[in-house]
Amino acid sequence: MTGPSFWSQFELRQLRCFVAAAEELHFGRAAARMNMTQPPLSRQIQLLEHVLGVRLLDRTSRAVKLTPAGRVFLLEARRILRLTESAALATRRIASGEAGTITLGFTAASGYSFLPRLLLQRASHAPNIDVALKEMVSSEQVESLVTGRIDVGLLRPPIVRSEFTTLKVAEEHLVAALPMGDPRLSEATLTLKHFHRQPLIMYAAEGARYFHDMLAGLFEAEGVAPVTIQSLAQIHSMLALVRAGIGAALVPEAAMSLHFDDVQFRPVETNPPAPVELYAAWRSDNDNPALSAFLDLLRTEPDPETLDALAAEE
Amino acid sequence: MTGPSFWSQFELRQLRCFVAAAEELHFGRAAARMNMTQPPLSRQIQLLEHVLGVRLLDRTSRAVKLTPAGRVFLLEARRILRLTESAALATRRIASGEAGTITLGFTAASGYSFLPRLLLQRASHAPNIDVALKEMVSSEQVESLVTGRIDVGLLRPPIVRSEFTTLKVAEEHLVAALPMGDPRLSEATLTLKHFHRQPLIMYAAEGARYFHDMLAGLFEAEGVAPVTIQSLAQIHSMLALVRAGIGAALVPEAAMSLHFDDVQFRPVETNPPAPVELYAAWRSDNDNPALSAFLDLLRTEPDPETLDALAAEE
DNA sequence: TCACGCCCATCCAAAAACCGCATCGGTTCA
DNA sequence: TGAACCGATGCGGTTTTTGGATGGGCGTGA
Repeated sequence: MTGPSFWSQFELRQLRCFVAAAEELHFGRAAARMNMTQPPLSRQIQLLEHVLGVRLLDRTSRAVKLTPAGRVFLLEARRILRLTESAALATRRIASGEAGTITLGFTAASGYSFLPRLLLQRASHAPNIDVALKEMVSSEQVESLVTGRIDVGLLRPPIVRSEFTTLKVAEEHLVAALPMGDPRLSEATLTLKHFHRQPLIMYAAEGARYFHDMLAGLFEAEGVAPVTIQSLAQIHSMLALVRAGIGAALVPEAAMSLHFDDVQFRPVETNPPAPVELYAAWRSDNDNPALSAFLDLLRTEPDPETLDALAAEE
Repeated sequence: MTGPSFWSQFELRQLRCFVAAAEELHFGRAAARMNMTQPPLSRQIQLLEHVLGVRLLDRTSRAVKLTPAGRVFLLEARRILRLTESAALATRRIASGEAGTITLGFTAASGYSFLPRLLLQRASHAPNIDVALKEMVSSEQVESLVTGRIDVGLLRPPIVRSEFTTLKVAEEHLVAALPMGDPRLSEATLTLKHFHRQPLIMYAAEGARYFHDMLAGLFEAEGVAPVTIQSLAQIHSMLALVRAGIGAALVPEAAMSLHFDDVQFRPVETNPPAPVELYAAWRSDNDNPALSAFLDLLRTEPDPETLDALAAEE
């Protein structure tokens, strides 16, 4: 005895019945198309009409016709049903990882060479994965990974958090950036000794800790003592100072793509070789379904075509 | 023993439950908002997830969170629900006659004066009624009314079909259209006698039967015999011939708004007075819900503002 | 004119789905 | 460690839906 329980809203099943009936203009055939018999289809349409308070189909025992209101509701119903299908599809694609968004943190330096290559690979191998980019230094990335503000970080070691999984994605050598006219430009290859008591643009301990510690360690090990003129965190700022003739700098190869006028580069040999490393890191429990597709991208060796495309942009 | 009966499609009820849960992030509160208890809400969401094959909410006993797929499905679900409401609203508006489309047939002559006034009235009194216009002569309108190609016709009598309802909507007097230099222009008012043995541009019997028969009757009654130079169905073509000095024409007042250069008008008195009549006609069984609102428009005396607006356009 | 066929509406019993209650299992917090 | 909280699950009762049978209106053809 709860009363007639009037819903103020219709159900999709009723829309499907109505669309079938409106298209067939015949309840029997419409019911067959819906895999049911005619009486329940009649009821569903009556229910729909009752909820709307509007007669949608004019039916005599001889013919079924759409009312004017039924004509516009047919258009709306079709649109709603189409939307439900595309919604289900889109959601399944997100869940399967075919499509989605990865929020990616990256250091300025990785943006010079590794990131463009990665994005080109994505365009050809996983076009439905959107990548939202956020530039930040390595320490910020670690924090953002913990809070979930980014899914993956491209950062410098060491990465100590146990809840992260990491992958080395690039390795490059140090090169010396020298101002035009620097006598060391006559050498094809330099060693650390060439920097003893020479002016050097150094990395700031905060904001570029990895490079700072690495260089400090290398100089210490070889007993070389450069003259630090200035400490900076941003590689492009360092190169600007080099161009001004203030001193030399040691930068990763990728920085060569910055094309500063009047700045020349020379390889630097260290003993043992000390490549600069770039890691990808992500929370092991990250549930973003697009993650695995994105990680596949990271693990893939660059295509020849991708490299060609990059070279063409130079 | 029909098996577990898997639908391949979800229902709106499930969407509403999901949206509530996704917004509250709490099944108990979401259930309260849906006016039910928590267990059935849980089931609806499980059902939805099962149909989609996608987990939408990550729920521990302590917290409920949207998965990435759930985030996009929430947007889609909200859009679908919004669409269902607007669809219901629009359909109800159509059915109530507040909104809708009336297909209107009209004769060329009625387009000169009555139709603009009608459309202005519509703009201020029934802005949600669209009027689709189709120009056609009276006989075509009768046929189109029968086949349903138009809802209402604006046409000339006589209208004999018994399945039509009619309404006289305008009445105007005949005026004489005379070329510049015509001696009759010296008179302020003309009578039919002024056309005896004078060149006259006449209406064609087919395409303008009403005017043709009416004028023929008037001349006959008064024993006046004009010289018919040419018969036409279109009033603007007749005026073009008048301007060319070929002869005079008798046209409804409304034609004065055509502004032909070198064509002057004079009132014409007949005995008894013979006003030109314009009728609206529609099928008595027309089920277009917008019809009654449109007929109200026809029955309404023109507003002062409407007439002002028309005058301003002159 | 009348009998037949077509077709949607209605009735009814059976089946399915849904709901609410009670309860379970896992987590958090004091 | 115990209490509180929260979502999942089992279960019986109720509502809703379904399909077959039937009714009744309306063309159609003999």
